Amino acid sequence: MITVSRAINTPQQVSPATLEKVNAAIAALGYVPNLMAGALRLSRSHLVTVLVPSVAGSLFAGMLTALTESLDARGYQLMVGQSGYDVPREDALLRAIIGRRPDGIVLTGVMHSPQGRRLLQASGIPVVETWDTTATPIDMLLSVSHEQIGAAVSRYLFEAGKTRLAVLSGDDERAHLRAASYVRAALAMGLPEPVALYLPAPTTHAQGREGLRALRRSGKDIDGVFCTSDLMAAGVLTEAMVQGVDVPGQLAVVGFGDMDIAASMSPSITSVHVDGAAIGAKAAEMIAARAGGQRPAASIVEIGFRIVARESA
Amino acid sequence: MITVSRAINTPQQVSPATLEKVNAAIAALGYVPNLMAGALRLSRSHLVTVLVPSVAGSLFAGMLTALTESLDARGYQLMVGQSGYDVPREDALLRAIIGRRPDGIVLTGVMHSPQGRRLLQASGIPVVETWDTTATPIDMLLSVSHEQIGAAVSRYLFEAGKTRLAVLSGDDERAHLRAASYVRAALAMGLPEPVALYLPAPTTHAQGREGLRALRRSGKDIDGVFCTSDLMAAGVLTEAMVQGVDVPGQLAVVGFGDMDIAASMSPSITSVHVDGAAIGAKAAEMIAARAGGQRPAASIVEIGFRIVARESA
DNA sequence: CTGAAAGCGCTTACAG
DNA sequence: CTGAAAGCGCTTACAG
Repeated sequence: MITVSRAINTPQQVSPATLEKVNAAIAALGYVPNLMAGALRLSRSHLVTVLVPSVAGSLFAGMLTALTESLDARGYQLMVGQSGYDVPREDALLRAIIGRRPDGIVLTGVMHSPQGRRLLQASGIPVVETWDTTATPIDMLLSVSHEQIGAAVSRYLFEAGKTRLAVLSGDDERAHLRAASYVRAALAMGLPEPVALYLPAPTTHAQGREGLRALRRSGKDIDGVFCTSDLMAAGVLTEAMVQGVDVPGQLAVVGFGDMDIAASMSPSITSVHVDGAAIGAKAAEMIAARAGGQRPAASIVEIGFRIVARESA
Repeated sequence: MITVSRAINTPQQVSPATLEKVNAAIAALGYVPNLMAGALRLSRSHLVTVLVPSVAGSLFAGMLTALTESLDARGYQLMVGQSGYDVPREDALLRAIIGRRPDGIVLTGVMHSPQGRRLLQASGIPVVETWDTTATPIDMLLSVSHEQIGAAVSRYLFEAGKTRLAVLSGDDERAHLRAASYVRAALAMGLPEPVALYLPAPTTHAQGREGLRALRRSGKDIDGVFCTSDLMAAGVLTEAMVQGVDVPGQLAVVGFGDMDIAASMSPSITSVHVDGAAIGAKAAEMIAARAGGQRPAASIVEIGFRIVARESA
């Protein structure tokens, strides 16, 4: 066992003859060392956990892919947890995660529950909060300002000559931040108060269609709408086409996420781009640096966003 | 430590007074037991690994969600690996997975590489192959027949009066099976040989648009097309709209996956439904049964499919 | 270059 | 009801 361990980890410390015998035996038996035992011994699990609201959501797909690949390249594996749960459930999930002693934890959004913050802090595991912003991160932060995004979209539509705004928003926390800030910015520019509709996340194409119908039923004469996801924006386009509403002439539409479909629709969809792949890659890098004993260059990194102007607005 | 372990796992074996003291200390310290150590001792990791071609793909989203939730309900956690790799890479990935000693491994597709099969078999870990079919599963199988699907879609289009068929397919293995069988079935019904276009997976809306343009450039007068994903089918609809092609009159379109967007597009998309959620839930159930020492009722389960008829075909 | 020994943090059968 | 001891499968400093 000792020699086997050395043959695998430090083959130069083993004589060629022995090495050959050991390798033959390994191949014959299909032996794969137990990484958990090694992890226990070295207290390095080479495991990283990410918590997403839902694995099915396409918004975080870019981040997940980049995270998986960046970690993989560094010899880490990714565990995925779904955090779209009530608070007591989240506590249990957090305990299950910390119990595995991952070398890092990536959170989608910031952790607000004091109980959760305490658990994470006490664990001593490197934590990266992402996709949101806060003055008091638990540890590291890849910051995205949904308030800035909401305000920027409001301004964008205003500058495109639209004045009667609406927002179709998911009912998750970050979508709420965007929507609220969008409404505030519109009011600050002297526009009438935008109509805000909140729909259960993750938002869908069908909700986009239903959302536009609801807006038109409301009787308000809307000329610009911000959707919480590109799928939803595509749904709005479909409904607009069916109802004979001209986009962007009568109605400008802005999406969020800059998915493939946004560029490829007709009309193509103006959308807010947030670099999810950069978030994933950066998070992997920060955690690997920590595990290697270094302080990362900066523990708070601003991710930023841009509005990709296309035909729909 | 002994008493702490008992306080957590078998509190009825500890006096109320001691229990209270221990719990107070646990809360004060934020102590979370090391599950890896427990796993090593009990050789039950309560970890399940799933290998998907890509985390970003929406086709397996339903399976992943169901798998996460079903496992969670049984006290298991899910690890996710991306298998969209070359063969030597897959070998390394498999070793990294087996090294963690998960209580089960869920594979998307069947494992063909003899090397991979050997490793998995030697590991003794319960394996569930899914989303494909084979006469020689490694262990358990949740079988989906892509050959039957391809033939059924061919027949469906024929019965709808379409005779000049095409297929826009991803270049992954299972999509190839569907496309090849679709072509064979068309020939068997006496139709001219369908045009098959293969595009890099995961397929996108943009590829659907480009695919239809390519089909039209080819000069063949196509009246029915089977797309490897609903997103691609939506892209075909967009391109058809732009080019003024009537769907389904001039061109019938069938998708695959029965995503939300299929029902919600206009025209709505006829699509092949495979119950991914059932695959996820069933896989979790089979693995949990094995870990509990039982043989599962059946180690090969046919999942089946149905064509959901909508406006596009 | 190779082996015996200790220890990572748990759990559990065994005494007390 | 509570504690001392062994052992899960590794890795590594220490002898030989």
